[in-house]
Amino acid sequence: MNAPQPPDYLARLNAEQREAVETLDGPLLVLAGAGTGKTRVLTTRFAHLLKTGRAWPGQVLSVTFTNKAAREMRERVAAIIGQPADGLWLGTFHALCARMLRRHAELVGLTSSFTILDTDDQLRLLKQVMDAAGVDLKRWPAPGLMAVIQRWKDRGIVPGKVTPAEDSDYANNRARGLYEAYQQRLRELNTADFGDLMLHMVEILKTHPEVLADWHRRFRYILVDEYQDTNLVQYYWLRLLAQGHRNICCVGDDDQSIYSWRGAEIENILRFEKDFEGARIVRLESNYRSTKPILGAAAGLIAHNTGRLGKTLRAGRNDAEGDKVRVVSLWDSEEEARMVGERVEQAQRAGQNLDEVAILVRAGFQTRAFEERMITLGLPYRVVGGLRFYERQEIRDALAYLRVLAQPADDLAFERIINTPKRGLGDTGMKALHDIAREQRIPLYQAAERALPGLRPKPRQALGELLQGFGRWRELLGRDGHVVTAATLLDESGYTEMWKQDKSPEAPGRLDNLKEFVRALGEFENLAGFLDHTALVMENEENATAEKLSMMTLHAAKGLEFDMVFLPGWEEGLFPSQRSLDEGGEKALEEERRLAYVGITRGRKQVVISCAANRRIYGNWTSSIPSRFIDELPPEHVEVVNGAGQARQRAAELPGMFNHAPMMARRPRVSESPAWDVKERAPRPDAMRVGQRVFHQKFGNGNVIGVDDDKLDIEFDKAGTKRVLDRFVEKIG
DNA sequence: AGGTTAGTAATTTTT
DNA sequence: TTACTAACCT
Repeated sequence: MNAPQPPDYLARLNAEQREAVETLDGPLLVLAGAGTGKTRVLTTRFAHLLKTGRAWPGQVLSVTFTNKAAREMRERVAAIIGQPADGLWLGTFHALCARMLRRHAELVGLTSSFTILDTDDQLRLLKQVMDAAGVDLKRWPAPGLMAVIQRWKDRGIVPGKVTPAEDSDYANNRARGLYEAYQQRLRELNTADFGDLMLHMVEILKTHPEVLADWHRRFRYILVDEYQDTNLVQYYWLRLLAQGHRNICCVGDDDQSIYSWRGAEIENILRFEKDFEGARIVRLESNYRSTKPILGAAAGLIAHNTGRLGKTLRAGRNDAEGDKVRVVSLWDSEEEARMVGERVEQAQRAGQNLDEVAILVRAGFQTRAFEERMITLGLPYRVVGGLRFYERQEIRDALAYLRVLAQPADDLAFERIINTPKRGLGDTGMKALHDIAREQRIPLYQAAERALPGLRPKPRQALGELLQGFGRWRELLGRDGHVVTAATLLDESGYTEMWKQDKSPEAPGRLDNLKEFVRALGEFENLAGFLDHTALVMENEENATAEKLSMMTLHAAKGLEFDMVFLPGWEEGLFPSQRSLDEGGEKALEEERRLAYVGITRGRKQVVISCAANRRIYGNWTSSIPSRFIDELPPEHVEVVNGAGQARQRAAELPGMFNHAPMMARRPRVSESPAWDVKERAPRPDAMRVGQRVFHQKFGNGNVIGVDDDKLDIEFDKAGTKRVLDRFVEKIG
């Protein structure tokens, strides 16, 4: 029966990975430490299910958290099974739920063509609901209630299940009522927000046994990635679906759970054995990514957490010896930025590829200081996780136009574009439309049609043209297709003209984005397909060509790896974040520590942790002490370096040097930072005059059109007009 | 209606 | 420091 030789794809696995792949039946939890080949196990397991004849591709449900993970898995599965991976139930929780919900929408009061709301629309809708209920939006800001509602949805709580105690003291115990009204409005608009996709499906599976049985028949095996990040409603969904065959395999790492503030329940993974009776646990502990000192430092740090499932990373490579993790203490944040820049340059001179270098920070604003430094040094960088393509204003506007085209009753979209570009419709005009819509119970679009004769001349004219336009464009859509229609619509509505008239430096870029938007439309069969895609896959498609170093938050870095990793800002208050600690106490501290663990384990060869004694926060200088996490690093894997580059003996000595650091250093001693005080690359040019031709590292060539002390207004050839400091530009020509 | 100015708040964000 | 919002003026 058993083949004497294991198939090729199994032979490449180590013993623990193989166990995780070959344990096919019954519940299985794979505890996969950082860099232990998690994705490989998941995809190989998928392939193994098919090759052993246990399931057809369509009978395996594979769930991930991100579109990126889903895409990668799809590609790798396709490569292994040697055919395009079409017709798979492989995707994010939300995408899979949306797909399922289209089949059962009527069971929760929607139609199968429901639309999916993004965060922006959610908030606007909630604001309207609150406004209608007479809530004082200044006293009770809508984002606060949005968060409360989302947490309820994360826990699978429908309005009727909110207990009085849980009604929170938000807006005098009106949260529950507002939640109910919000859900009602969503149904009226035939839309679902992200949370609803999960919530509705769980409700359906819970209350309709025949539907559940149907899905049981379909899915024989379930694979789940990043299980430590699941929230309660996702857990309920998985548990319901797994009741059928009990073949559920969850892969995750409790030490990398860093999204509790988004509703993720680390308890889900800790409880796995209890939840799924007879579950087996396989630990992947051989790390193929990092050197021994890096693994040792990470292990020593995470050992300070309690309530772990427990797991020890071993170096899985033969060449795992390497440099110790370096801890560098500096006088201030500017010196810290210089130190990082200097070390990056050093590494680059030694042949290091910049794509393999990353600066990982606790909070997004921290990248700024490093960006400025990199510009000065002329080191190319990219900031990962900025605003994504579909989150840009002009793209969201264009999208709103198309949504109105596809579904005129989409009030939120219509409201977004009705006065963009300006059509002379202000608050009073909008209020009139809303009144009509509410009284006659019709969508805003129809309300606008009816209100037209009664409007003042200017809006009457402009709005009339818009409504007529939609009539034309709808015809065009049937005749010439969605791409041509979109281009025509954006032109005739005056939307592109609006940006052409705009003199701000961003305008040309926005026009480019709009062109890209129309081009992206062409990749879809029809408009509906495109709209669904954009709602669920809000991604930024960066054409990563040139070699650049990366900057991003620690959260964004999860799942990535780099040769060289910088972890700046390890100071009490900043990391661990004071705000987290205030909100979540000891649990939050442990999550911050996991975040630190994630950071360290991103590094393959070199990790440089740093802290500054003085830092400018919101404009004024504040002094701080090194993070407790620095003390928690095991000394044998760490080399402590002070700003001057002299190695110290032990990490424990480090805090001492800050004990008497002067408070509130208004002007830190920039000139007294010997080792890292590298020469300025772009010395202050003398006598910059209007008309001077200059070069800027980031924005390219341009002409000076204004001078204000050391600040220059420059009209760049490509990047528009910007105000920059003179030391960032060089005279040319 | 729309632009300007003053005041205030300020993590992390896979969908 | 910056970025966003709310009141205020034209």
